[in-house]
Amino acid sequence: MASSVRDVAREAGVSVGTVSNVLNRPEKVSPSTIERVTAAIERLGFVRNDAARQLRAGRSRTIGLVVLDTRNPFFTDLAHGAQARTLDAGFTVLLGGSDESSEREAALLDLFEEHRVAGLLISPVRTDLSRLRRLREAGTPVVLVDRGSSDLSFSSVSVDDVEGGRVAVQHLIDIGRKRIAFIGGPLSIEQVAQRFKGAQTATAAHADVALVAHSTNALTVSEGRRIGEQILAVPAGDRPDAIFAANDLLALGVIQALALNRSLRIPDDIALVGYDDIDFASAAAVPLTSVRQPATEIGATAIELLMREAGGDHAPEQVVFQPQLITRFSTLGQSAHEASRGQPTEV
Amino acid sequence: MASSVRDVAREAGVSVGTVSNVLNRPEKVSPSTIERVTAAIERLGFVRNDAARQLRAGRSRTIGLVVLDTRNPFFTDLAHGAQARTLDAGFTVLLGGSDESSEREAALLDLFEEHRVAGLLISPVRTDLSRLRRLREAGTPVVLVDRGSSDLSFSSVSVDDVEGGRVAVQHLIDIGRKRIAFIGGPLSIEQVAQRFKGAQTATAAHADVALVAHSTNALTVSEGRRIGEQILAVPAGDRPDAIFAANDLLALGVIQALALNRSLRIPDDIALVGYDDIDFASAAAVPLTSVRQPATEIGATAIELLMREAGGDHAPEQVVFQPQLITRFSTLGQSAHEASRGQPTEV
DNA sequence: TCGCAAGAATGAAACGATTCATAATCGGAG
DNA sequence: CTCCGATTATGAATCGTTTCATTCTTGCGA
Repeated sequence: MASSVRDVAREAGVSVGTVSNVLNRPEKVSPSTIERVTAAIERLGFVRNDAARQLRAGRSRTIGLVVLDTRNPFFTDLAHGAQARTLDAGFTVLLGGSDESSEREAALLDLFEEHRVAGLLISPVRTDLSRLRRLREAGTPVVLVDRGSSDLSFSSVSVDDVEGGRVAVQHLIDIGRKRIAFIGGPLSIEQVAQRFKGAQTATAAHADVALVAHSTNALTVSEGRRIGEQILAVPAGDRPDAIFAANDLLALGVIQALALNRSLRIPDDIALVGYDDIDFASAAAVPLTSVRQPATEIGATAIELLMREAGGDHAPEQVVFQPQLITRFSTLGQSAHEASRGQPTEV
Repeated sequence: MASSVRDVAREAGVSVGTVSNVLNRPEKVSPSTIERVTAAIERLGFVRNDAARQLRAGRSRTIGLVVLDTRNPFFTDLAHGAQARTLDAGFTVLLGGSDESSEREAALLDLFEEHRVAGLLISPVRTDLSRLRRLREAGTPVVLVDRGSSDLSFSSVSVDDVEGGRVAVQHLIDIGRKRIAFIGGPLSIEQVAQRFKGAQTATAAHADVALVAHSTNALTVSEGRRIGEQILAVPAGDRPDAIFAANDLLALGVIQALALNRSLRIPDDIALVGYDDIDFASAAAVPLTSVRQPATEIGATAIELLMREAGGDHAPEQVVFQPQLITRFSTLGQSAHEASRGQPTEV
């Protein structure tokens, strides 16, 4: 049923080489021949077989992207940015979610490796990068996304998560909170660890401020809800007066849980800061103060670094964006609607 | 750098055929040979070349999924369902977003066709299905998702959108609204047209209820915001007293826009119903009444139909799920927190 | 008319895994 | 000790595209 260049060649009365040239270097072929071949292609409904093409080329025209969670709008936006930046170059982005599981991540890498992807963008689950190192040595350019490369051995596009954690918690301290809960996990995820470290940095300078970590199994709405319920179960006097969630999904889950107790108010009783500033944060039941990361730009930049890496044997390059605290009702309450004080405020 | 079966064969002192057998039918190979080959593979870091494998096989082990918007959580969930259902079968889902553009959709189909995908799941932009028909005739099973096949010529998994539109608007009528605005578009998208049709059905029986359609260019938050602002600009007396948005993203945009006018209240002045019941609907600034579709299940079922279609030459099969109205604050106001009246209510 | 350079077209070889008809090997029955 | 069937292993052929060293055409100047 499916026709090949050979069929097209026969139909057009030319050689297979010529058909290939029409497809790939039309400037090498005379106009009349091009037309004849094009007509034959049309008539036969010929469609290039990508597998054969790749086999010959040795590499695919696909770039693998492994993220922690394909349902998290932050990563969706990141993927969108990568995709867009990739279109013109004629590449395709193959997206996979590791669901924060090392096994799933390994399976995706297997898949991408068998696919001979032209490059790999990854937000790794574990800190161990040996497999990525091997991959790169085998000739596949690798760029870490949303995550720095501590030893600078990889190119990476990230946001300063320590700083992000710091400004989030500093903000909570600024509005007078003393008993701060950090929720997020597992800590094996670099981003989570860094944000927590930033939180510690901020509290370190204040002897009267306590920071307690609640570990989650994943960065999802339902985990947020779970921890939220746990916090609700604590006697009112012992509850934290502020929560810093490692991402917005967790924070939204917390909002949902806290809404169950109608006498508890955000931010009066508990202030809340999220992370990522996904689109839904500003439209949340309680508009969420959050640390914004430029998701789309991260994706686009990662592709750029990848291309550069694929070009020559560049030294790895680190791009670090600065996070930006967006304050809203969940920490400022009514005053969120008033003029901002140097910090960006959005309603 | 990359090694082939030939290298492995040499290293293990066997023939290429045997290596292939170890990989694909180990039961045909003696244990000792398996071990020798496995060791060689390990030593060489051999990774199967998928392109070569596919070339020989004629088809890839990939299933293409084309959705309208990769950033819409509804489709993300749908993709997740498909992915999950596909894993065991050893297939991969390749996800692409058409962004509601026919050109982009065509480009994705080109890509998938060159890839010789094993099957195609698609939520088409246009009503014209001729290309899909051709694709199927060429041997690629096709299943429509989130969209019925009016002439029953394709297998499809959908939700009864007419009914969904009807219950949404009936609910608005039940709570006493008379001037209802439908927002959504373009109408060339089947789902949107169906939901509107359902809305008309509901209003038809009530002479005193008016239905006005506001056409959007896309089903996104920003388009929702735009229409919301338009509605705000209308003199208070002429404004609709209810809005039915064709999806939740639009509805969230409307909420954001209406929030600009602090004297206008949801649902008192304008009630609002969305569609899809994405996770964020319940956590929205105004918890959103919405028509729920079982996104994950749709994806999973679509894969099942696809497999069946790929098996024998089945007659096309239509699976239609029933939508479910979830009522929340955006239509019921305070009473949303009270006991439900037969209709599912969630807070 | 001949020779020649530039332009166009050719087709065999190569990419790497899989298949399958054929060959080798082995163990046990007679 | 042979022979036979069953179990394993072999390797050439194949999938479809691209590449590239060759060959074939042209048109034109000498």
